Amino acid sequence: MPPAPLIDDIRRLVSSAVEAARRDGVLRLETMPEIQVEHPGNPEHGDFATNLPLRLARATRINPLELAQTLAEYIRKNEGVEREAVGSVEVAAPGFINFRLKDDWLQRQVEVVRQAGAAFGNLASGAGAGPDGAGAEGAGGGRRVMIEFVSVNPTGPVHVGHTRGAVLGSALANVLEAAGCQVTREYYVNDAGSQMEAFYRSVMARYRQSFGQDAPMPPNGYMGEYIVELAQEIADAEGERFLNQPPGSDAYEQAVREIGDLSREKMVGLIREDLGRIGVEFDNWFSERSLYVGGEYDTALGRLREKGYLSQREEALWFNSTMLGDEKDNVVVRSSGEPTYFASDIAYHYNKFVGRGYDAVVNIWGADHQGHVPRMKAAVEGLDISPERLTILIAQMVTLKRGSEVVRASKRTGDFVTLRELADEVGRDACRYFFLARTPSTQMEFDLELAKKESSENPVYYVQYAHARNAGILNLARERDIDWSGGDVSLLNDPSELALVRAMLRLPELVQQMARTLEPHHLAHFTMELATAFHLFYENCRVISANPEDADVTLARLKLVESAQIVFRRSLELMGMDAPERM
RNA sequence: GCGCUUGUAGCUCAGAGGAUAGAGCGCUGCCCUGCGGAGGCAGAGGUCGUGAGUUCGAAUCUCGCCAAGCGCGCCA
Repeated sequence: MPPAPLIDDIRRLVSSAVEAARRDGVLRLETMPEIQVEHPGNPEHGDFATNLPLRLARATRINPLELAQTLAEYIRKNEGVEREAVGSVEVAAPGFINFRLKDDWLQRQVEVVRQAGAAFGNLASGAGAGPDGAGAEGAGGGRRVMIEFVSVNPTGPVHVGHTRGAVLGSALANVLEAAGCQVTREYYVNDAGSQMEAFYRSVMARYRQSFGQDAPMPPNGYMGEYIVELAQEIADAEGERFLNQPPGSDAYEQAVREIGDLSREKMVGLIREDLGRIGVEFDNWFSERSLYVGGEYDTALGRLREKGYLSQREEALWFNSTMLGDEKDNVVVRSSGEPTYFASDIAYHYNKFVGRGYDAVVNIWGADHQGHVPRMKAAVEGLDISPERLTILIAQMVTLKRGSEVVRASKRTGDFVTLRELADEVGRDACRYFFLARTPSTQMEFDLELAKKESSENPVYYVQYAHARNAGILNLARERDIDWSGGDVSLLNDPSELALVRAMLRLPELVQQMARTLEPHHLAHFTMELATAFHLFYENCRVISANPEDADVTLARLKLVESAQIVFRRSLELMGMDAPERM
């Protein structure tokens, strides 16, 4: 069983001290306060600290310093398992309680990490894992969470802006799995609607043009060069069989359908392939059209109608989202009788929660969809599903630059930088790291020149180099037939050795935090800190020593290096990055 | 105009109401007789957009103002 986050033990220590103080009548409290435990920035303040006495001072009218003394005394008396990691418990003005970990306990964690192996960082399922507010408690097997992301219309390739959401979603899925959730990664294929219609007709026009016909592009046509290539491929494979139907005839419309199906399949295939280049994969590709075939569209809208959320106005059918707090109502069925994209989305979310029974759903949308969050939440609520169970993350815009020139991303003109180009230029790992190192809620600037120029000085290489160094040491030890399995970890007394262990032990806590807040970007910063701790250890502590007197220390340090490698691999894996043995 | 997001070092960005605000890049100066120098150490560089408020305590919470991006279709 991999170790649980240490910070939970510290919280338990504090809360049982509060309980004991209440039992003894020292502390008079109606309710148990929220206990905040943090990592002090200043190492002099120990490994963990709580400000609880300060927070309680007002309610209890006890001087916070005195309260801290009292609680610290209870904590010192605690003899439970959660106390075993903690050495000193000290009080600091104006009312903090500081905890310091025992050296020998830290040393023993090297063995704990080695035993946990690839499972290090995983959390027990059902232990409050997963997004906040997602309602259902995981019954034994962990909560079932769907994360739906990318979901680019298959009218063109994935570009840089989408890539940000792709990286975010795949890393988040990894994190949620580590936290004990059952995760489904899903891509929603918008294979219905007017955008697809324009796409189909664009391919048809290019197809006819490839045979020299003077076929006009449709009014909202897709002008990108990739459409020409796609049409050419179809022309090569299918020949002239779509060529001779007069426009407007039934046969022509049938040809558009068929050529549309072919080109959509090709496009989805390309999207899948491009995403695969940066390690983004899906468990399920969900078809929008299937919602209409399977009857879920009718069921979902029927449910809204029963509850009085739908009304017919100006020839169209409206969802009265203002009844549920939205700013304006939204059309679900046009006066033409065609359902809107929003109608599909309602049915889709009915399918996610009711049809497939997910406990929690995370959607990752681009900034251009942020205006749709309130109506989606309202729709879910209207379906009698707690809106808490739906989290919509907005990945903000990526503005592209080449040098100082801004590149506008527009599918219509075909003027955009694709995921493929990006991956070819900067590589999978740098691409992932670059996007992961930033919170998705801020707009970011992506300078392609800079990304290329920086690639050898990129933080990603700092982290991967640390791992490669690490692997180099272990490989050398194996070459020399050194067996370190009997190493004595109590010899690891150098401050840089203990600092490395401390850094390693942050991972479980980080996984827990990231799963709750759905913020995987902390991983990037964590790996930097881990790498810094490792490089410092490397600088200060010779691992494989030629001096026979150091033989025992060598074995102990090899154990430390081995456990550090486990943590490097695990965190790089969560980020979807490679952990290279050499560079 | 209204809504969402954002303003932190020269640049790109981290910072679960706490103690002296951090990292990478860039800049200055040091450190290899040995496991990979894609490394380590030290330094310069900040009125955390701005003005109020809440609090024992604010980069963090609330409000105003300024600035930027996005959104506000019977498009998706």
